[in-house]
Amino acid sequence: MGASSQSELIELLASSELFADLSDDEKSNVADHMQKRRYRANEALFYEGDEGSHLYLISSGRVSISSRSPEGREVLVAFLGPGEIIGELSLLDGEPRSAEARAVEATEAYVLSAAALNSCIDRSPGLSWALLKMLARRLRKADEAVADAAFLDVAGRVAKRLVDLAENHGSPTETGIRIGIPVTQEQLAAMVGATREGVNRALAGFANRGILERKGRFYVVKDLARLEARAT
Amino acid sequence: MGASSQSELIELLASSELFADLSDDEKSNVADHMQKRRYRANEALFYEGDEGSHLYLISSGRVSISSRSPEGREVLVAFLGPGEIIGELSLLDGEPRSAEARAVEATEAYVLSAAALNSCIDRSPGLSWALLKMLARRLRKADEAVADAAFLDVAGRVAKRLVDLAENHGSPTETGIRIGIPVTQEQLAAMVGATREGVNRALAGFANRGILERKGRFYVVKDLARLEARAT
DNA sequence: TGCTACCTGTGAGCGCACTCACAGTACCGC
DNA sequence: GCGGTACTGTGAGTGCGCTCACAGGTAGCA
Repeated sequence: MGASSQSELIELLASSELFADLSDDEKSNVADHMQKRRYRANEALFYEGDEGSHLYLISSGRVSISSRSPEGREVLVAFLGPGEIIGELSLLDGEPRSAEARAVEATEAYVLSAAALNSCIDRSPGLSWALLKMLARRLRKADEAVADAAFLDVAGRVAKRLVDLAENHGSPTETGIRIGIPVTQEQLAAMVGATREGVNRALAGFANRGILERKGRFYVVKDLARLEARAT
Repeated sequence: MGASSQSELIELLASSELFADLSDDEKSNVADHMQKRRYRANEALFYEGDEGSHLYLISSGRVSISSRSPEGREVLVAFLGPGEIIGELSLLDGEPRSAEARAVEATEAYVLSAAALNSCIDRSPGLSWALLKMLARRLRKADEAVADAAFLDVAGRVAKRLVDLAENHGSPTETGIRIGIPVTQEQLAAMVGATREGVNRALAGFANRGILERKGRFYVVKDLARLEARAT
């Protein structure tokens, strides 16, 4: 591994939620155990049921985490980008992959083996602390999603998801917050547990109340406050 | 704290998921930082929105974790008994309580402060490992629940919850697996995100297919395999 | 032994969101 | 530019699960 890609990786570690707070020594120790992999658009990183032996840190591109029903319907559990971590659960509890990870566009990721992660954890107490915080945050979100599924109607869940996307992948423009990743209504439907048609009608409702605007496959949130109000 | 209650606590730690694998020294170190508290039936341990400063280890009794919608409807996130842990999330990420904990019957619990937990984690690397495993397991379950809410109908979700209860709180009898905790249909409804009436109809369906039997407020699963099949 | 409170059981009606079907629109490759 | 493919938009019909309403049980207590 050349020096330039090494320093690129250190920078990536610094920008990630999980590794950001490690010392420089700890970071370069982690970096020494990582290997770069490339994935084409639509290529799978792993499948549901696989033995989970590695953790992935996305360097560039986007990855979707999804789980499939027996009839083939799909739930999009998450939508991840650069600096985010995939596949840590199986490393922690030894269970097989509970969902499938797939690159939605050309993607580069660094992988870390279970053994390497364990040795990094032993060596860097800060790492297990960061992992605990990350899991705690995600567990909260998951519990909230369960409650939302029970309490909110389709439009409410769509609104909530749009707020989430705007906060995590949005950039402000003069007309509103532009969500920086392309999303199809099919994908939105899989995220909120609804049908594509239902999502379409919810979006149409927001659009002609002036809350939202569609620009190709990108959406612009024009009134975040009203969108949030609809998601309560 | 007397020697007898101390050894009772050590035994409780040994039977808990989180502290079981600690060494004897580590266990007694943890035990030294815990205080016993008593709660009457229906008394709250904490409320949603509270500052979360303690972790609770249930010694006897039952505690429900629930979250409330703006309109007052309720989701039962979990139903916990002796040896189980409550309230660790707020200690890890510093956020306020995301749900309310309430004793459903007279309950005793040992509490551990955030500061004490942190010092225990620093002193016992095995503890942070156990925490990671526990959070990983719960995160999997939560993600699965999100998918279930999207894919399964009310009867399917009820079936799944009954299987869960049978596995975690059931004891085998000659007629089937008896669920050892009393549950009202209202509570079941809050667990699966449905109405009491809907749950009742699902249960009635199981009963007259011979899969389930009601004995007062206790249920007996007579055909676990068919119940599991209904929950797919 | 009844009174009371809470739980279970069930019918009727209604509405949200699903399915099905198809038209309109943007994007991509040749 | 033209054709194909994928995505968006929308109407009509249907059904699951909700609400409302009330009857029947059951357990605790005076």
